[in-house]
Amino acid sequence: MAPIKRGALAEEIVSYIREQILEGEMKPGEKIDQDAIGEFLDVSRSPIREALVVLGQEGLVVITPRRGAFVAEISPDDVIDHYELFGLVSGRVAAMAAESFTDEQLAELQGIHDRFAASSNDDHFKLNEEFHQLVNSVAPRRTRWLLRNLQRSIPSGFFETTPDWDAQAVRGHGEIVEAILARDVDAARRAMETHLHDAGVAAVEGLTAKGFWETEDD
Amino acid sequence: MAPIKRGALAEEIVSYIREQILEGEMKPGEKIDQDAIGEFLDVSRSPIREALVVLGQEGLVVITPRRGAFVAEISPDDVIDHYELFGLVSGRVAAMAAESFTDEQLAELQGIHDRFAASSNDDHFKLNEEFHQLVNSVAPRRTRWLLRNLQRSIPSGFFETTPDWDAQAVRGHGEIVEAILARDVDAARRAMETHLHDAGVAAVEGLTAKGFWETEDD
DNA sequence: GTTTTGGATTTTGTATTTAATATTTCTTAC
DNA sequence: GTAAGAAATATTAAATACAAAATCCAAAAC
Repeated sequence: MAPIKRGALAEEIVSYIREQILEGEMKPGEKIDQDAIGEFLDVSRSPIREALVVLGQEGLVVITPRRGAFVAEISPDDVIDHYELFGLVSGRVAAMAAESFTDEQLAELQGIHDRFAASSNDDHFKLNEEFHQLVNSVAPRRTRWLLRNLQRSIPSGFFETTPDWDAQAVRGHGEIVEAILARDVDAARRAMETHLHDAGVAAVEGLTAKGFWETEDD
Repeated sequence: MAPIKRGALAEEIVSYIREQILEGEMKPGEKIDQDAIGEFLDVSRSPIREALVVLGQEGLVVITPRRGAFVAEISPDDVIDHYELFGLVSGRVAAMAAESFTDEQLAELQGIHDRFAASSNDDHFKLNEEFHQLVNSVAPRRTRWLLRNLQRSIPSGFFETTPDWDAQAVRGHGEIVEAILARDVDAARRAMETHLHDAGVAAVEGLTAKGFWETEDD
């Protein structure tokens, strides 16, 4: 691993292990060998331990005292459930946005969405982030914190793996924008909930395509 | 600190620091001195560090690389917001319970509530936990996990500090029980949301009574 | 008198070491 | 041949050691 700025090593390792898990390199139930990671990344076990604690809190890793850390057993139902929760909170925030967005924010939302709808694949991810970022900006602090946490412990970037997720996302965002512009609080919530429900289904598909659920049998 | 079973030291320290924060011993914004805690508890910095990472993920502590760990700046609005989120998720689960509880579960819920309503102060906490535990048992895995997390990073046990929280809680639970027994999905959700909203207000009162918001000025 | 700068001190982040527990393997008894 | 138990091995959790960065404090410049 390239020499990382001192003081953020643990975070770097978190990203590494998280990616390994979400990309299916480490299978659910598999034991996470601290020494192996340390040798591979050329770091000591101290930051690795801290990284595993973070991932444990995120729910991607299960730590059993004196036994070690294991990749969490995640089922399709867990992913669906997770997105459902994500949608529940996001829906609440979308409702807030429909109520409290200023005219400037409405215009900006429309602008982002227009670019999103017209964008090439490469910008999709960025514009998608901008879209949700703007909506979530009206949420109170703790809610924003929870949304960040819910987003982190999840596979993202399905624009590549799920074929027509692009079109579906554009449609979903469109309905959300429409509802917020109309200041229809309930419709905004429902549209956001639906959008994230769909995203959950897409996530399961994406993970399936990557062979995420296939168990290690050796 | 009494000698703790090896392998759970970090968790023990998490509890200790969390209590220190929620009891107002450590003030928001205050720096958390790792060496001081280590000396006081007679442990090395390794498990303390892991504890701080956990608390950082919970949002009770803010870790700044190379600067150290600080008690998070929590405002009354944050606590209200937190309980609102807690209520949002719990409400969803209450709705599930209203839909899917078996007759046995309904009877058990009624039983717990009856004992709760009649109980002395000492049992209130335990019966309150049993109540929510039973309702939450119908939630899918990830939702239960989130509820546990939301509950942990929050001050609990306001039965002592907020004078008539007892009565209010009994009333709140009563409405929830009624709605679930009637299998009224929407009423169950609303009742649970209201209950946790009230709990949030009580929490702020309790924290105020403890002088939680008073800043350290030395 | 205030601000800036440079070194001393403290404290963090990571590495290394030590001690304890879990796991595996091998032996022995049935 | 299988099962139980004991020794060997491996791996974790915690303690200690060390290096780098941040903070503190004092002296000097403005």
